[in-house]
Amino acid sequence: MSDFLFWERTDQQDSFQLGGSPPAGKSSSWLPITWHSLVPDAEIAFPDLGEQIQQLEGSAEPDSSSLVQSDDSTQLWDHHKFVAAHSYSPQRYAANVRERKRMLSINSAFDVLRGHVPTFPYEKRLSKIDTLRLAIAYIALLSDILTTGSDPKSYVQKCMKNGYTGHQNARWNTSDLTARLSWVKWD
DNA sequence: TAGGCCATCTGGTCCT
DNA sequence: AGGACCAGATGGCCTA
Repeated sequence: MSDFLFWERTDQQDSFQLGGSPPAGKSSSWLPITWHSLVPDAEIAFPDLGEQIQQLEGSAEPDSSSLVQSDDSTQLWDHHKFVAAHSYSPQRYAANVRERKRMLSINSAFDVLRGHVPTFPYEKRLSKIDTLRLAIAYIALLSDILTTGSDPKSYVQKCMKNGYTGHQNARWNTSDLTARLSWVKWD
């Protein structure tokens, strides 16, 4: 293992350099980050680190908006910057991986839920909080339809006309929901 | 440029 | 003990 793995710029907050020597001609503004400074009890090795990240990235299908938009060398670079920025214990790293996967499963559940709430055809992707609020209002409205035995289509039309009063305390309580429902094909 | 939304990391707590 | 869950902090991206 080399003496140090990263160089950090002292004049630019977010810049690191991989390797055993500072970038040419810029030595005055670069400081070495030693492996020991990242992992105090240095005999820790992560032979499967790259593999684990690859597995996670492969299974994760991350949102494209969260990906680093850059070429391969920059992505590799960002990976090392990511590693450099955090002092690791294997347990902490494993916990982070589990947490990321857990959040991904929650997000996929949100995607499923988004597919079940009424939206305008041209509407952009609902946020998580709006998805929850709309789902709550939608369930309440469907419940009203069931308990009153109303015809769904005419019930929605009535709500569009008179306002939906069955559900209190909801941000999506009236026209927001019923306007979306007006796009639903009931037949 | 501020605010909203989001992903990620992290430490604490609870559960098995 | 280890994993699941949670909430706070942080930083990036996007939009009005």
